[in-house]
Amino acid sequence: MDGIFDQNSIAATERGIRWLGEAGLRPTRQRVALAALLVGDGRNRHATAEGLYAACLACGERVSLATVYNTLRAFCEAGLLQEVTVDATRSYFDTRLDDHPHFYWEDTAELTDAPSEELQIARLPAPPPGTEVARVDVVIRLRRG
Amino acid sequence: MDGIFDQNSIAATERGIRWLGEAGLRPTRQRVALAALLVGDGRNRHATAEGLYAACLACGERVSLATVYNTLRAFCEAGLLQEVTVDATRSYFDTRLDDHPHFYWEDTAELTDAPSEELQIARLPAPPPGTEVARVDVVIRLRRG
DNA sequence: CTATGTGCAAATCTTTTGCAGGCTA
DNA sequence: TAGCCTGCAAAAGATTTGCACATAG
Repeated sequence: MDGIFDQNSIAATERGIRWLGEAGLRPTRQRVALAALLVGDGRNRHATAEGLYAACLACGERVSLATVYNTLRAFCEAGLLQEVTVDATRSYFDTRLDDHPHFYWEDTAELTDAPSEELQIARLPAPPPGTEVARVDVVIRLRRG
Repeated sequence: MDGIFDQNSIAATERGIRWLGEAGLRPTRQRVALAALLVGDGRNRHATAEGLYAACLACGERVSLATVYNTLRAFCEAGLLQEVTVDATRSYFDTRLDDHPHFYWEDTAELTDAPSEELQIARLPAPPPGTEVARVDVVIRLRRG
């Protein structure tokens, strides 16, 4: 399970459609359903393909797992999502697009945002000549104390 | 390719055997071969299973890919290696055990150490109640400029 | 000798792809 | 209508597992 997904309300659906529109993606039934689950309540989400697929079925929407994968990939390419890699066995897709730190809960394999104002990097290794920094991933791995 | 692996010299082999001994692992032929490739020259290595397997065959050692996987996993459990996750399609195993930053070269899918003295984290988000920080992964993703 | 490793092939799991049919603009 | 989407099943990779045989201590 990936957290509590919002019910597929009218408001959530509209928000999803608007979100797709911003990226110039056609609002097909499946895309709208997935978009509503991802951004319907305006909160950030860290979804896995499998989890989103389950949530979609639970809402009574008919989608194939392959389409969920293809759609998530399409959303990434359109700049609507960001892929975060923390676990070799699973990809996470983040609705928040800026460079920010994550908490990774090792026991539940859950990924959540860490408060970015609490992260201050005073100095960062300089990128080697001929390269530039594309992104800095900071993952704080948590263990139950 | 995962970098230049040291020739399977006597010195490298001995270093490998010592390394296994430290962790109380039996020095079987395959393990010694892999250990020599990993720590034979004393430098840090970021190996993938596939790459290590290829290097092993190139040295004329007979090993199966499954054994490489199982052995890398065993080395991790014994505390000889650390798994680093930066790419969802591949696992990297690092011979350096302390918490340090990495450069990830997006174009070649290569992983290298970033100079840890150049990373200064002034402030880190506090772990939520009931949890403690297991590790902080910092991955600087590089793009060819 | 006995517990641990190893090899191989087959199984598993996540993700991608090919292609025929469906639906949006 | 034309082209982009979707569904399904099959393919593709990476990694793990089961089991018989080999080997270190």
